[in-house]
Amino acid sequence: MARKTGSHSEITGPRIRAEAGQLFARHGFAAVSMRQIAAAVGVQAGALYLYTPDKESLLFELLKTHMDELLAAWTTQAGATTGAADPRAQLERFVRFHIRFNLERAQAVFLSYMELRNLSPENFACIEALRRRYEDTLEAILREGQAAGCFALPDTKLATLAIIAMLTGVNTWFREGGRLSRATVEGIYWDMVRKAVAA
Amino acid sequence: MARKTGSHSEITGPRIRAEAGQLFARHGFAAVSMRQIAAAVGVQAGALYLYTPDKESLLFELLKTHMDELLAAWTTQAGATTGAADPRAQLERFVRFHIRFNLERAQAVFLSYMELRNLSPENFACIEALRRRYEDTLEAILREGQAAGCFALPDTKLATLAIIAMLTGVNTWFREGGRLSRATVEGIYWDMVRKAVAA
DNA sequence: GTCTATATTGAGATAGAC
DNA sequence: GTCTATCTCAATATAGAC
Repeated sequence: MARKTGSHSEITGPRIRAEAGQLFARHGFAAVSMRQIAAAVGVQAGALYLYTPDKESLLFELLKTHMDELLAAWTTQAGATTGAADPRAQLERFVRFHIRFNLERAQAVFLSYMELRNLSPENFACIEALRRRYEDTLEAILREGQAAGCFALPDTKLATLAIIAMLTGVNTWFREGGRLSRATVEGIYWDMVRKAVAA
Repeated sequence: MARKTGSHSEITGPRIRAEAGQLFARHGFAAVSMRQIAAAVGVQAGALYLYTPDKESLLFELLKTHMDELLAAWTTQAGATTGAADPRAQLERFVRFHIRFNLERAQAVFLSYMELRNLSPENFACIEALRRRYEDTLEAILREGQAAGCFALPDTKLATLAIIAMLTGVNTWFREGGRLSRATVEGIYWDMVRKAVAA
């Protein structure tokens, strides 16, 4: 009883986002056509517009969802130990979390820093604000550590950006099944960060 | 005696590359049309094809020139002191060179890691090989330092990638006339790198 | 909810006049 | 060396049948 037309709204919506994400990551937002996305999903181009008002909204949804999940995951992870916890332990937790989470969502991470400029100004500002909030959580840890005397940093804001750039860089070279496991990589990067911020 | 048609091949060629570079950096390669480039230069779209066989070659020339100049500049910079020099001094030289050079050529650096996927496989491989050669010069410094006992790194290759990612990250936030001068930024990053690799 | 068909726009690239 | 004009193709998005 296979039929080509029918109701699949709960399936088609997520599939469109999944295929669009893959294609955007592979070829770049501007280089991917709505026809390509439709073909990957297995529907006609016109059908996409039942699920998204336009191409850009498709990209925005992917980035927004990713940033929301990133912040939620970190809040959960950090929640147990905020406040009184040792800044060094908090920093280690952040380093390991960032690497682990970003490797799990490599595609969304890639889109989040490659395709930002394809958003409208308002949507761009929205994503930027979320990214900034995430950075601020690391900056807060570094400040606490400096106040407690266990970190020594020439410039806290720059250290924040430097650490995040360094950690996010893992995504550009890490390949599953390569020379190093994820846990090993976490350990190696934590070692370098630990020394870089040490008093 | 202003005339609209005439011979300007020595001027028009470089101007096309300059305007294309600006537009590619601002909007992304795929989002920029040949007509836009022509309009920025002040010629008709058809005239561009006197200077480039196609759009992709325009991008490739920009990236190739940048990588060649990067390697040449570093060779010059490092040339005076290779071999016997102190690895710590070599590393400091590299850190400061990388930040300074990348800030001077921010546009080309941006293109080099945002638009690589728009190259044909052969052209992509060419740029990748040059990037790899540049990375290898840093890796060699780190290896010498470890052999000499002044650096202690859990993994030399990862440290290479981590340091380059961290340094290149400066380009994402640095703005001329901001809170910090280039020289100050160099110093701050060198301080963090120095500690991260310390024995 | 999905289809076919199409309106509209603009892309990359080329031909040939000047 | 640059121009105008054009070929060919594909893009986003919409309309209306089923």
